[in-house]
Amino acid sequence: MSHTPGVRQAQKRKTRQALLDAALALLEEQSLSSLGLREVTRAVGVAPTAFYRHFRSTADLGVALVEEALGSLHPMIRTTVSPAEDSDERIARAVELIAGHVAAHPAHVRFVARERHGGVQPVREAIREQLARFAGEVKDELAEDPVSAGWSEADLLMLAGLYVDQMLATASLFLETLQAPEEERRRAADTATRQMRLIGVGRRHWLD
Amino acid sequence: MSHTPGVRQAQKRKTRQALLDAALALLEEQSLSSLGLREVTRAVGVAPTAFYRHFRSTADLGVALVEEALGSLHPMIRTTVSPAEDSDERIARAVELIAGHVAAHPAHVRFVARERHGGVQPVREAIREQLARFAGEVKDELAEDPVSAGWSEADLLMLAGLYVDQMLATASLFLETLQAPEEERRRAADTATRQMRLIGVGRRHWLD
DNA sequence: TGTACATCAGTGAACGCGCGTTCACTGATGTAC
DNA sequence: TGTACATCAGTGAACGCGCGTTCACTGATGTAC
Repeated sequence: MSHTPGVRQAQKRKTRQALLDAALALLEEQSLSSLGLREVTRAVGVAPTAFYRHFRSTADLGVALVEEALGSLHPMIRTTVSPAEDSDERIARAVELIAGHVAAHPAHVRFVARERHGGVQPVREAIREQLARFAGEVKDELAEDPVSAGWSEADLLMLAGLYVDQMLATASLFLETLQAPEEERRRAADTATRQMRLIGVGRRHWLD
Repeated sequence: MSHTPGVRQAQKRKTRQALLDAALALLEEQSLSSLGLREVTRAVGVAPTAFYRHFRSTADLGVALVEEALGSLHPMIRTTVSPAEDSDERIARAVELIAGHVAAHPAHVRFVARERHGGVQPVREAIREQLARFAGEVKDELAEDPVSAGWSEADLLMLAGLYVDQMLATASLFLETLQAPEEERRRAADTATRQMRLIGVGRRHWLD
């Protein structure tokens, strides 16, 4: 066993992940710009200096968290926006998918919502880039839809941006109602569904 | 002059405002949760202990900033959303009004966008309340419009929420492009205008 | 108007504390032969 | 397979620093008579 390569590397990855996890947990109740390196290492149980083996700074860690929170979401986008026979059904599917994601990864969603306009420039920039990628992907998916015949590139991107913002707003709304009674959560989902539908109605009549 | 009452009170108000102004300036580059009381008093030129004569904590100061940033905005909302003969003209007016406000009070807009999902609970709550008030006011204004005939209260509020979110998103977009070349700012305004129009189209065909 | 007392915004020293960062180190893991 | 050396993730002491909060204070402003 002593000559198996990668043991050291695996341990390093494990510590790095522990730092990311601890930071994400601490960020439930504060912003990245007030997160201390020592807080994070204390939560993990390593010396403060160990932090520097993995990240230059908490801002650097924040950029890694953006990748973790949004990087793996791109495949999901495609299926969410992809055309379906019934438009209302597609919307219901999308809203459920968002609700499920928020319930499964509340800390990641909170982090993105919080730091999107937060006080740490490189993190804001990383989120901006990921959201721009999402918008591009949504645009490509919208373009496939027959409803988009005759639409300009600019208008497709305009609508894609509206959808991405609306999805984020919906995720943020669901986050706030995570602990709320069933009744309130149902109402939130209902409102989000209708808002998506209204945008969809606008879309279908855009070229009238 | 020595017996004119209110001199002390006026001076106190002046110091309080100086603290608010200094804090707002410091918050351009960080979040409220990392803003230090000593930073603020240093910027103003008073002793750290003077802070406590005006605010319990930086969170308390943050709540005061919310009032300052959003409290005076309610009259503006009414005129922005109020019905007009030509819908496109009303939207153009609203977008210009937002652009003007962002240019005139960039720090306030940044503060609200940043702390809406920020790490300080009482401030988030204060912003949430103000935005809910806006949504209510927008709803009342929408209800006046003949286009809203046959709409349920819930749908009016759903649409009002969509408008408020969209206005905030637009303000935030304009903030990012404040320093950008004219060309980019024009494109941002154009996108925002079309997004508002698309929502307006959805609104007019909602009951089809 | 003048005097004696009360109020209170702002002061300045002091405190204990946790911060980010440096440095030389240790010892398990990895590599060359 | 065994040995000698290199690498490097994590350590622990030390540093100077700024933090939030306390406290008794000062002196201009305000009030009562």
